Amino acid sequence: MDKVTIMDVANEVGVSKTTISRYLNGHFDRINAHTREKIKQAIDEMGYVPNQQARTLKAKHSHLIGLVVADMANLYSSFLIRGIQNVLREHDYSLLIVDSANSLTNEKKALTQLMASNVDGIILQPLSVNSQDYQFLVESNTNVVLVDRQTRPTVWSSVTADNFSASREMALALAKQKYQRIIFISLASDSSTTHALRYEGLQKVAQQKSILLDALEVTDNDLTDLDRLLKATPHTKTALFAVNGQLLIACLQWLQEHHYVIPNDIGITGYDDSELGAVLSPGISTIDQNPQEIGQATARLLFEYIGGKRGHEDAEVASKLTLRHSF
Amino acid sequence: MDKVTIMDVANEVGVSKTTISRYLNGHFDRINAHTREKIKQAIDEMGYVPNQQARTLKAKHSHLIGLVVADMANLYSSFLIRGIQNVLREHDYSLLIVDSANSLTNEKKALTQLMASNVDGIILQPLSVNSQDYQFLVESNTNVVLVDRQTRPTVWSSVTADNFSASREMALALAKQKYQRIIFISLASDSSTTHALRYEGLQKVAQQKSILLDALEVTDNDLTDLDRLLKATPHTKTALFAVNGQLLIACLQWLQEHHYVIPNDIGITGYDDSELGAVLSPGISTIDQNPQEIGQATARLLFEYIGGKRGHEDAEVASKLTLRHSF
DNA sequence: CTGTTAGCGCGTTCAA
DNA sequence: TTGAACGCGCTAACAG
Repeated sequence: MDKVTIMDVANEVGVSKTTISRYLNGHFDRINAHTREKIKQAIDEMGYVPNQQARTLKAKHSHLIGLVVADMANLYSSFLIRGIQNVLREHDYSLLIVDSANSLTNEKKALTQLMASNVDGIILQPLSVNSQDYQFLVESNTNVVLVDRQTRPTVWSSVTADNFSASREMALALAKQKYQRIIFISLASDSSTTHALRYEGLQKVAQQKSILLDALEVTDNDLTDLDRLLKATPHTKTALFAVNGQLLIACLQWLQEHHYVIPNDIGITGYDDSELGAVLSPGISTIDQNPQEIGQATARLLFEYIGGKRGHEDAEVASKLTLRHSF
Repeated sequence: MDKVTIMDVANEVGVSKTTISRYLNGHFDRINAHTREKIKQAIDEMGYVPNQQARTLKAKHSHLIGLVVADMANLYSSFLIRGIQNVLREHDYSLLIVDSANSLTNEKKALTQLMASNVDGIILQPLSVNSQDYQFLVESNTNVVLVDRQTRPTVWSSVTADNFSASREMALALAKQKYQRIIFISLASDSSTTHALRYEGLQKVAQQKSILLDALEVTDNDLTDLDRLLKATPHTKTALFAVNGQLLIACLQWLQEHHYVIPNDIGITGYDDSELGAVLSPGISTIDQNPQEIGQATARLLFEYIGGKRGHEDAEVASKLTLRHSF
């Protein structure tokens, strides 16, 4: 059952393959309406589908977009992908996905691989903050849009959540409840701009309202240090702020094990990827980044780049704050 | 900054492109050790990466695997992808992913698209139980392995969770706790073999132990019918069994809103994708499918197919039951 | 409106 | 051990 080629169709209809090619690429003004109809029929009957790689070889686009996510085992990635696909579908593009799994080696390999596949553009959730680590990508002249995180100094457009302002909003809500102290909990391994911005959002409010702001850097979700931190200032109304969904869960578990009652003994809030906040009792006040919309915005931006050569742009997608009863 | 081609490397080294090609494909026995070294250096210096599509055009493999997932917005998909990528990495393959988003139209389009991209194999989480719906795929002679679900009648190998036995195990645990009634909660829209097998797992135990087994089919996570069902038999020790993570969450929320206390008033268990069971209080007893391992097993099976032409096989990956305190 | 011709980058006979 | 020449399936001048 050999694949049917453009030549087969041409023979069937009795024209040259050029005509078929014109049909495929929508140059209808250069084809007789009658032959056009015959071509359409032949294609349907024979089940002909043009060979993508042969097309790419000639034309300068592959109809392929590459995506490199930092950590696939994550609902954020899922929704991001779904968002991207939503707009790729409209443009008839396919998505090549690679999981760098938080390894720089993997990431570099992934990027090279994507370039070798002649992708028309790359969406990258970068592992490094340092633009120099992507020098080879810059030189290759590939269309790149960063997502979720940025690199320094600025070289590519990016789409991120409104990390600073969303965190500030949440801090404001905390302030309104007379919290005197916020413990910002993040991963020691993570030096992304994203997490820095979230911290700064809190910081801004903390300064204005004279709230104590501590930062706890954690490895492997190990929260043992939290105990000491909490006991150091026993009579201070304290809230935890988890910088991502994974840590939020870890905190919740830790609090439960240590018999803290939320929100009586301690307040908690943070970023949530899995809509956990709604299920848990008491409802947890959380920030939802809207990854699906981020994905869509990123893909759109990339297409504008590929198409009309649009200038640099750092877009922010609004997060959704849901206030429940965890503080 | 034009891409460097095999010709450029050939000129640099001062040999013909044939020799370079031989080097690329590992035919070292046909190259002088000296020129071989020179080629290696030139490639490194020039940063040459062979053009994938040009390669594919000639050779009969694209080093591309296609994946069609039923619903991307799901942790199951994430882990599945991660598992698949783990083994693709070893084989130097790329992954083309499409989200059929529970739409048969999308799925068909996705499959066609993948075939047009000359993927060497397809991993499909099928939306339809009916093999006839994939007739075009069968005819195309593509290497296909089904994942998570099967189609009838059997045409392709598959890798799924051990739905029947895991559900049976859980039912056994329920029986041990003297539950008199189990309500199986599933989506009305879902007619997959997967869910059927889970039901049958429960059924087996229900018959042996004279437990009442009801099935509640739900639309849009709307559980209003559950109320009536529960009130019909007030003094029967009842447990809910949610067929997937989404429904488990929905049930949990519903119970909370209706002030049921777990496990005193009612027991609950089911399939969980998001490791929710551990965080919620009281810990929920759940079944975890191990999607990452399923992904790995699927990819391996596919490669065995592509390579040595292995026979039909329906593999099952063991799920993990975690008993906590929800019944 | 249509066909002829010449590659895109690479792999592969067939000769040397 | 190496190279010349052809073709994979398709697109894009350039003629007609």
